[in-house]
Amino acid sequence: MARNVSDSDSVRRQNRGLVLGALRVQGPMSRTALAAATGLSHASITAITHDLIVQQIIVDLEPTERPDARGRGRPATLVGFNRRVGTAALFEIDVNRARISLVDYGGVLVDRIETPLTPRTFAETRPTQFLADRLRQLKERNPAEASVLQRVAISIQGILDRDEPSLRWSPISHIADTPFVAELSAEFALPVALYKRGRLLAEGARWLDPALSDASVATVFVGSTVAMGMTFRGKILGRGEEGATEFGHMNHLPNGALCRCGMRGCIEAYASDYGVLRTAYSVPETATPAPAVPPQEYEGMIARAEAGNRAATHAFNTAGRAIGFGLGRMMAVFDPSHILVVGPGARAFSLMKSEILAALAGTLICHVNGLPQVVAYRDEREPVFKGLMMKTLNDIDQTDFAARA
Amino acid sequence: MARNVSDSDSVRRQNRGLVLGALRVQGPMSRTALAAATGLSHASITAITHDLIVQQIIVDLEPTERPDARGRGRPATLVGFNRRVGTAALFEIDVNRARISLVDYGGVLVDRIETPLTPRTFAETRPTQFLADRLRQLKERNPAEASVLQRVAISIQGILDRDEPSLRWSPISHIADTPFVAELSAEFALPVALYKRGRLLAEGARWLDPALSDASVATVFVGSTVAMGMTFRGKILGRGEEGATEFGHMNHLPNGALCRCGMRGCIEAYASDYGVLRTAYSVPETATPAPAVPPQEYEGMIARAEAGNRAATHAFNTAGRAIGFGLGRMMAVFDPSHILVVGPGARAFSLMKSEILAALAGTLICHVNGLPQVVAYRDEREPVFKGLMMKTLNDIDQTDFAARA
DNA sequence: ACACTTTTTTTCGAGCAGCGAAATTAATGC
DNA sequence: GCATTAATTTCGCTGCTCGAAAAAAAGTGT
Repeated sequence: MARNVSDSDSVRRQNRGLVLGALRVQGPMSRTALAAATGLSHASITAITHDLIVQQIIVDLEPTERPDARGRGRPATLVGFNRRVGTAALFEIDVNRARISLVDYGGVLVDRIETPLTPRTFAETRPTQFLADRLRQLKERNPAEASVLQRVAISIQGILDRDEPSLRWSPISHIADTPFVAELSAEFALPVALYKRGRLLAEGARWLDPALSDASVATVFVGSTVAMGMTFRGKILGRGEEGATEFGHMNHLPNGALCRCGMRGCIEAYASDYGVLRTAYSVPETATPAPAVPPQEYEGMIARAEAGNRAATHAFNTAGRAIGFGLGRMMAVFDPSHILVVGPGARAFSLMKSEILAALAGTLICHVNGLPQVVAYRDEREPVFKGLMMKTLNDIDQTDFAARA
Repeated sequence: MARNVSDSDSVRRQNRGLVLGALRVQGPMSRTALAAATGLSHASITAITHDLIVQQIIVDLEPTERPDARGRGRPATLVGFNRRVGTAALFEIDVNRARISLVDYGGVLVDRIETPLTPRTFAETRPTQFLADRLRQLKERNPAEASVLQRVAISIQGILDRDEPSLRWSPISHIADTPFVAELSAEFALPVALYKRGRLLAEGARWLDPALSDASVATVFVGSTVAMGMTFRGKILGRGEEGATEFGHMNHLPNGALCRCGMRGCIEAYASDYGVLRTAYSVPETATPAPAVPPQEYEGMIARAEAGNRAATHAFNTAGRAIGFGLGRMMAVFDPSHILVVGPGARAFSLMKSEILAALAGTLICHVNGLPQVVAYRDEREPVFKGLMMKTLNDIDQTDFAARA
């Protein structure tokens, strides 16, 4: 049982990882800047960048003529990622849409395929085949990039297995418990990573706002589901490093409203789009939830609530209360300094905010430590995609490229 | 911004830490065994142990004549901690008792002072003075050990500040918001660590049962308070690495029973000793909680419930329900494979078990992943003390002694 | 033009890690 | 006494980082 022995090899890996990480976060920079960013000496930076350039992982960038920022002294030559050295295929599987994107090692989108989903899709086509078909198509359309494909990563909703990368349950019909990760990995002879969407939200929040990258943040997605990702002082947290919570299915009221998951009283059953509509239309709480809510119908309900419609206002208050109590209960275990609300529900944040804050105010932690900052991010600029891409590229950096050739 | 640079110094620190950690966990052993336990080569073990012996941190143990386990070949000389190289003072502050223990670097108890506490104690004596008096007394009684005192560590209940080691709130009267950590540290010129008791429970659980040291465990203390510590795959978790949860004050029922903390509906208000007695005696939920419950009264209630008394049974059912819903809600954020119940309430576990399991069964996570193992540890053999001591000694290992002289 | 200044980058030599292989040490067995 | 066995140390080697000095590549000034 040998673990964590440190030797000169692990030193190099660590420091190469530091260099790649700095480039990933801050973009191309000079060797001098790298020394400052990593804390390594100039001598070491020279050695490490030399190695990485020989291995074609990074390249010296051509000096772009920017006569404005020129001073005395030898001009810096920036180094940046060699975009051609690798690519990754990123699947985002949502309830009503699947999307696969091919990105290069520099984080530039190469190509993308989008497909609408229905609840029948994965009953009619095996998930493995559905995904493999699209991946094959993408590879055929981009042979150059496909030849250096390094990773497949998948974003999905649901509950992952504690130990292996497989899906135990999902709100997406007929996809859970099919071994698509293993099958894809075997078919394409590539590592396939599976991430819970909520976890990627947390990852994405870091890249959205640099101020949050060291903070403790809970990112709550409100829309057709309710999900959450957490970071503590910049590190992904929740159900372990694999980072996943089932916030949407935390119990709000025992024996309460029926949720899509089949349980009763989940937060999602009150706070998701279908929950809000059900409350607003006074549909019995035990009625089977609608399989999908058209975005415009949810938007319309927000508009009516903002116009003062009583039923609509009440529905959003109920939603806010569910979210607020959930957050308050979560805070007994983990108390973030910031809470972000993202997704379609962020548009309705002002309708839920007072209930959320009231529920938080009733918790001991908030009473003692004060309320966290609760803000909505409407313009989300695709935090899930960004999180999925950055996580995957960073993983290539640290796992594949930080190790010596 | 330079961080985490790896150089030969950090390599040595890491590997010295590995050696000390192996000795801490497995006790004295031969150099060959150390090589196997750490994964380092024999040559490195020789170098590292030589250094540590020169610095008097570890010593070659005299060969205890054990003719039974002798074989051929050169006999192994075991190395073990030099018990005289350092000592630590450990405070355990509970609602009705304070205890300070002096332990040596080998983990052997040297001396101990116990003092009963009342709700007035810290109103009459400043906390700093109370603690300093006892520490001074302990030092005077043990001058030899006191001369190598390295650390003071304190176990306490309540809510710690997010950033600095101070107490924001505590069920122990008149102790919160007094700067005793800083003052003690200044007066004795020593590092003073402050730990939440729940966190030490989690630490202690590791040392109680080696099988749990790599598992994901929630350790729930049930007694005059309700507290919880968590580990994920062997690592302490919850409100960050500082490891603390406020499980007892997670809301169970909005606007529910009055808790000692002043909030309403906390789990503690139903599941702690005073909560159980209040339910059993049909005292109104809004009545001010008793400041302290004599152990025998709680024991008596357990006996009555076990004898079939309806009111008593009902009270423990209510307590179990509160704990069960709380655990179920926690599992949306963090789902352990094992749940341990410790403390006086472990004696009543069988009275609460069915309600706990029923509540857990109603959660999506358990529905999908199965129920965690829920067991009670009656014979707790002082997990808090053990956790406090091991955490503190390990901290000395890694912080003070792993660094090169 | 040509020497000087400034800034970036590389080179060089020293110091310290850990490692594998070989040597040494200290017992037992015959 | 000598072979055997097992624990430990010694030796020679490689790899890493570092600080200091040198080299490179510009702009500046006369």
